[in-house]
Amino acid sequence: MEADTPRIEEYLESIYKLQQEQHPVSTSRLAEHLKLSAPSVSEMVKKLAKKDLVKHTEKGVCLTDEGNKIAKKVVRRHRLSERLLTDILGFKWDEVHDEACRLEHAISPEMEDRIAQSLGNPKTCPHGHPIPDKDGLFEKEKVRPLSELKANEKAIIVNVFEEDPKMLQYMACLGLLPNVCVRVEEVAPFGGPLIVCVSGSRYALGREVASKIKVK
Amino acid sequence: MEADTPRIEEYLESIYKLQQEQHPVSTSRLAEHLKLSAPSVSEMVKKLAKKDLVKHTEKGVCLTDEGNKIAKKVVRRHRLSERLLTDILGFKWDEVHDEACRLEHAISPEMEDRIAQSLGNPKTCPHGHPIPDKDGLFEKEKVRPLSELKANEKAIIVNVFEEDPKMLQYMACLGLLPNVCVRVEEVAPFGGPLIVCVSGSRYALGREVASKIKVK
DNA sequence: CCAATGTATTAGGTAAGCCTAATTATACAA
DNA sequence: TTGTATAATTAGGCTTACCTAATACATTGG
Ligand SMILES: [Mn+2]
Ligand SMILES: [Mn+2]
Ligand SMILES: [Mn+2]
Ligand SMILES: [Mn+2]
Repeated sequence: MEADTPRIEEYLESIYKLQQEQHPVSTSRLAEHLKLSAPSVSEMVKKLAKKDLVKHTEKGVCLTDEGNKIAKKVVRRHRLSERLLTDILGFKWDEVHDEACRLEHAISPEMEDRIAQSLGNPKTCPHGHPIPDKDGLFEKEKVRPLSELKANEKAIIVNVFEEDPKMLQYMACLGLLPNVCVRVEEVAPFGGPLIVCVSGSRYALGREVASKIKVK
Repeated sequence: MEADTPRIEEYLESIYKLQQEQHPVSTSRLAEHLKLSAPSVSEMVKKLAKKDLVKHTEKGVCLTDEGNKIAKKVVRRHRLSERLLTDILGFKWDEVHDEACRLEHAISPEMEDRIAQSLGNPKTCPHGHPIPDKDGLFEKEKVRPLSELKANEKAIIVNVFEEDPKMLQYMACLGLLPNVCVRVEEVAPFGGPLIVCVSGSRYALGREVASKIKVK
């Protein structure tokens, strides 16, 4: 029932991540995320469906239990790889996503265990996203985008969008990191910026960036 | 001039290693080492020749300068990966070859640098083989197989054959590790065993094993 | 010198993953 | 309702990297 290629892993991982924002995932969204043509994705989705890894309805693509299980394994390897890269090899958090995206397909279950063990079974990746345990379990926190906070609300950053290195650099530069407390001073109208207070400093933050930061 | 796939890397790596024992490498030997059919290898060798990565003569296959350069890069990544696995993640030396064989194709130049740096630029892999530096340079020692020693000769183990986990376990068990001093007490005739002395203990060692241990 | 053996290549084929161009289905606004 | 935009699929092709079966080439013992 296994028989996974790296590409299948990559598709399942993408579907898993996109599901968090938009439940049945559209093929076009998936194609965009994977940087592939729509027909390529269409075709592969058909294969995944035949292998019972996804269910393909009119509304879009959903992972089956089996597909979800594999996706979470890949996500675990991805996030453990990121931790290895930052915590042990000294990479910065904006440099690890692409590297991890290759490593995740080259890592054996034994290596996965060793990394987890060497790092003391970390609960999250450097960007604050949960690392599923061996059984695919993790604590999921109720979060909302920083961009939805009202003036004078205070919150703690849980995680940030990890796929844009430039944005990660910018956020690190402002101290917008997981577990950091932010206070919104002011929300400019008409989709304007948020004035936020982070560890003593005050910044004007565009909505685009603010929406990529999840807080609790 | 680059344009390498993981498979091309793997072929070049194999040719590089086989060259050390048998200079122009035969396609059949290459096929055996890569665990592929002879025609598959024949065909790929043709492609490598077209890319000027190998020279294919009647006697066999040789790496060109370009092919050699790439092969050494792969070997560097392989051996650094092994060191990462043993020194940082706690693997035993018999567990790392296959893992490294996958990692070597997934590691970026940046990660290669970081591993080397984190480990203090190691000169050899856990099995004693040299790790080429960024320019492909390394010190090559004049070695001979332990099986060629005469009675009462003493020597230091430089490296051991790394691709047979069972044999590696056996050697580790007897303390036959790189940098260890061995003395041959006796050489049984007719291809019989060697009686060797290692750190106070005496063992009878088959020729097969002894030939896979290189000493100086 | 010839048969037997071993080595290498040709011929023909498959599967995975991708692509572009063309077509069809859906949606929704005028 | 009908035209236009968006989303999805079909059709047809390509490349990479593998395979088996058959054939060609080389070596060598009898
Ligand atoms: Mn990935
Ligand atoms: Mn991450
Ligand atoms: Mn390899
Ligand atoms: Mn080694």
